[in-house]
Amino acid sequence: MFNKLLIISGPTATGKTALAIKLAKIFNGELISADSRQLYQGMDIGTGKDHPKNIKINLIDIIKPNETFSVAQYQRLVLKEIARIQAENKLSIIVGGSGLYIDSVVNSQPTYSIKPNTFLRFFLNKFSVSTLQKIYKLLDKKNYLLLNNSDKNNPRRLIRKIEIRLFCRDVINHVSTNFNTLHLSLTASNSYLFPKIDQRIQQRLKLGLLDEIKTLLKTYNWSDPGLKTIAYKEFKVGAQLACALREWSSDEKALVRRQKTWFKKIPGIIFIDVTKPGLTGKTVALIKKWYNLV
RNA sequence: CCAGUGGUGGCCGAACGGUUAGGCGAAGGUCUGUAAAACCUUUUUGAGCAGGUUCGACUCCUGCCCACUGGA
Repeated sequence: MFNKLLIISGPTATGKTALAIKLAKIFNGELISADSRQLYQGMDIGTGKDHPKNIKINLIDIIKPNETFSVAQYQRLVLKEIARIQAENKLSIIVGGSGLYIDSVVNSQPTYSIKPNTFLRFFLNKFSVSTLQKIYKLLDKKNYLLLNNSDKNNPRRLIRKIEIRLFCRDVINHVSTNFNTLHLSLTASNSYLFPKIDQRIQQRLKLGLLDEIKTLLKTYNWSDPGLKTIAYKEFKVGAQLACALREWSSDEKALVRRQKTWFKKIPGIIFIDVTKPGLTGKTVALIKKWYNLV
């Protein structure tokens, strides 16, 4: 059975897509995006959908900016796409920087089958963190005590844990994902990436980002999930352009740091420094080796 | 030239005669249906310059420099 899965990950501005497109041509592959922002229709400049129009990338432009989305939904969609691509005897190539989304393909979590409960969340969202802590402690003292400082103070995660505890303590079906994976992760030093990000900001302004935002706002609101995206949210509060740009830049840099942190600890991942020469050749060699070995 | 106001860490910005708030930024993390999200930790003494008062000065006083505002 052809169950190979190639993953090209890495922080923003490392050139993942460009590389993935080349690889797809060489290895008869098809691209699937793992990008939690390029899912949104009409958000093109800000999220960097700058690939050639004739290249097909799956799982972009699939929802409207006012729709909510989550990993669990993503997982269902990717698995379907992968199955389809495999059936066509092609190589599935996942490209993207959303670590959690990639993770859902490789390490499925059983709790993904428990849906969010909007009614419950409506109330829980009004509670303070300490109240949420008390509720969760009451429901599941053992696991509450295992929580680290970061999770213990994170209302979103506490709410989710309460939700799971309340609505599904028994058997849950676990989607098994079992691929023969090669995970290549592009990387570069911040001193390379950061200036590149600042350049890109200027470029995106020139491409008409502000007009894109204007157009979006004709139909959608700042409170919609899509608009809470870097390159958009900074322009909110009647902000001055200079301020917004500064914020945008640092948001983008913070993102890079978090993305790096995420990928750093993934087992079996192979890092490739994009500032060193021979990027394509190196990755092609790695993939060929992978093909022969297995 | 005169008067007023003000000069605080990489930036913004309070309080205060005696262990220097806070924010931003920066660095490192957490991660099981919002993940470009949400959250955690760390950034341990800096006051325009020169003097003076004081046991002790970022805080009070004097001079100088600089900035802004108003007036000649």
